[in-house]
Amino acid sequence: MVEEICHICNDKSTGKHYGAISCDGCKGFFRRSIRKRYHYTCRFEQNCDVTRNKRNACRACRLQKCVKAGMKSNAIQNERDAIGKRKKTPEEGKEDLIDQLVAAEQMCQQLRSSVIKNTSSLAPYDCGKVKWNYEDARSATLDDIGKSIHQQLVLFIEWAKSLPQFSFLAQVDQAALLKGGAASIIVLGVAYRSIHLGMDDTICLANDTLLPKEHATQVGDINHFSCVVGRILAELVNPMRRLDMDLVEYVALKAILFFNPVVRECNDQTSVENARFACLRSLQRRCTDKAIVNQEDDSQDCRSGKLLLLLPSLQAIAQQLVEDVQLARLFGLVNVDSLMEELILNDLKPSDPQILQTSLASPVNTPSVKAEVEVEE
Amino acid sequence: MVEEICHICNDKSTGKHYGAISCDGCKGFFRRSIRKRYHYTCRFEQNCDVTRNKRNACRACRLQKCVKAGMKSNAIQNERDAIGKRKKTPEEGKEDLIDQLVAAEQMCQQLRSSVIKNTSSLAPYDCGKVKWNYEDARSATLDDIGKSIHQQLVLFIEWAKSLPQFSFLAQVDQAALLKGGAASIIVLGVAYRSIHLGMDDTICLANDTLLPKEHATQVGDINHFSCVVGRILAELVNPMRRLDMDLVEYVALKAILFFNPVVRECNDQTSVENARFACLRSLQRRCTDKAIVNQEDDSQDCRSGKLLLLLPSLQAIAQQLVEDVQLARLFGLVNVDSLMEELILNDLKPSDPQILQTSLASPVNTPSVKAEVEVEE
DNA sequence: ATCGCCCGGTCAAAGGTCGC
DNA sequence: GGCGACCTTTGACCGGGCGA
Repeated sequence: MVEEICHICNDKSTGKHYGAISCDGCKGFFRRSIRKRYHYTCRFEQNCDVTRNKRNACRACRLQKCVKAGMKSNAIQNERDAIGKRKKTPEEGKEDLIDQLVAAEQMCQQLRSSVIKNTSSLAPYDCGKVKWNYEDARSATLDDIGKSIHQQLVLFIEWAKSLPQFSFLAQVDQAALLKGGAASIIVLGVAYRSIHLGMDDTICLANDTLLPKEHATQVGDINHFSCVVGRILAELVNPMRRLDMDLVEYVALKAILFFNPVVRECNDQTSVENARFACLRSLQRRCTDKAIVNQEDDSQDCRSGKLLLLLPSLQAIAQQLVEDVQLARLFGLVNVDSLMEELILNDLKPSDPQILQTSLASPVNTPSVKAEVEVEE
Repeated sequence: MVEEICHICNDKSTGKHYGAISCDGCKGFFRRSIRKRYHYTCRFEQNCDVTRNKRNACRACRLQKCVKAGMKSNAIQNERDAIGKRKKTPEEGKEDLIDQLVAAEQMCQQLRSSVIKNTSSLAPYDCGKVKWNYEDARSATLDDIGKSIHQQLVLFIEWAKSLPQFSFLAQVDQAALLKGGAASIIVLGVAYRSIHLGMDDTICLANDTLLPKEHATQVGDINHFSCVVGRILAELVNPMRRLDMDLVEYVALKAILFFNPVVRECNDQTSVENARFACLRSLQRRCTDKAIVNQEDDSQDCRSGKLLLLLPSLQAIAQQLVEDVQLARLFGLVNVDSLMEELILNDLKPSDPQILQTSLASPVNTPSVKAEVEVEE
């Protein structure tokens, strides 16, 4: 058994250090002294007391007593590599990114409330010829679908503008990202919102109206929509629920999706890629941390991978949605405003970039109501 | 006789450890590093001295030198019980999984060679009315495109059948996975094969014919194909090259893609999901190991995430390819055989499951030549 | 059987961290 | 800027399984 008393200062010892039974204080003192080649001089008689309370009074005598107690300077090793931090503080830059994304999301949530109020008080937005027959007052009409898509587009642009990584890009690249990501990000938003509904067969649109799967089936001509709703539920909402996806993961996934470096017409791929990977790193970090907190939970394993694997389905569903809208427009079932045309149905024709430019130019948090409700013809 | 000197730090060695003559220190260091998935960063120039006295100064360089000296991370065994008994570990299964996937891939590669020989010696496979005008003898004709898709489908089924996780499924689920994954997996294969071409604007089809991007543009009527080729290059081949994706990562990604639990008509989602997550775990494991071995390479960071982020693009391209083929068939530009119709153009009509069932029933490694070259009408 | 060899694990004593 | 309570990493030293 190791002795309990430090042979240098009589403090409680923590074992043998450098050849002498000693406390952590004397251990550290000896190491620092040897490492830095300190030369101490006693201002008294070289016989100062070195005890727990007085040991810091005379360094010369303390060091001398260390040697007398048996400490060997050759037991001091060379400096080693830096070790893991004790307190979790080095991730400030990365935490900032997550915080920033969460803030952007909350800003948009607030804006959404006001937009819903605004647009519903304005003249009705004519979205097409076919009307849903609905029983429940909260159920979505075809009109609601068009409205909610439009609103989501406006909010999507505001969201993007609030991200520094986005606003540093050239305007052509900004437009490219917006066009490339609009459909997917709207679908992602609908799916995430629908998680909290608790209904297995209903999605929740951006203006808080509900769209049940069977409901969508009833309209024969555009039963494709039903298919999209069903896929959103089966391929996104359900897996998200099972993963118990949280807000942080949602915003990270959204940003990763948005900063797509291989989107068409993107010039500065490097910047976009860097933004994407920064988000990816944050997401992975966050998932690892979560896994450490609740160990026994099996769903935490490979969590970031599972989240990323939602994206292929999302991509496919968004693409199908775009086609359905195109088809619906072809048959005259829906009217399509300029914003929708520009962002969702990215036709190959050199579209008039006016709408987008106006939206991009206006300051954050204040989307022009004009653009917001503007309708073609 | 064993050498006396540690090949990493020149200390006295205690024998061979993990593949390299080394001391106990380097042995322990390597084991701890691999086990705990540590990721070190050199604070200097990646060329620190690793000698007896300085070996603890830079863990990044020490680990790198361990690898250079021949230490293999797969020599690190599984954790044992404190008692010292070797316990049956789930880890073994994981390594097996990767090996199994690689084996399945190699089996298909061999099969491909024989299939190419077989089909080219058979009567020409009429693929449509329009012929490519090509200068280079090795360039692909439209005929080649049809042929290669067909071949890939045959191999795809054989590949799937060779996977135990697949063969344990009910036949309806097997059919669902095959239908849901065919297009994506063919595109993934084309992209991966094209990495090694070294040409920036050309993809390599399954029968080893080449298809340059501009080449595809020349045919006006189906210039959509050119678009698909361009997207494969920009969104898949190029990123894959930059990541320096290897075979193991390719097969893991392919299996993850294939075991899609949210594919249509899939009943036993749980089994499919388990298979997917097993592959995902293996991929992540493998990426972490790779990151440990080459530290200085920045591309290793978040590697599994970067690989998974190829999948949304892949999904979109595959979907576009399907639409192009549908369109081309509509205009009578290509003939579509039963297999292609069933797997690629998954029409909603209850298709005759004969072809698929025949293929699924025949033993592995011996696809019936009949099915292989069968053409409609 | 018994002897190296090379896996595994352990823990005293090195190291480093960071609020005070 | 040193001190020292508190934490991490190191590596010498074991035990065990396996092939010769």
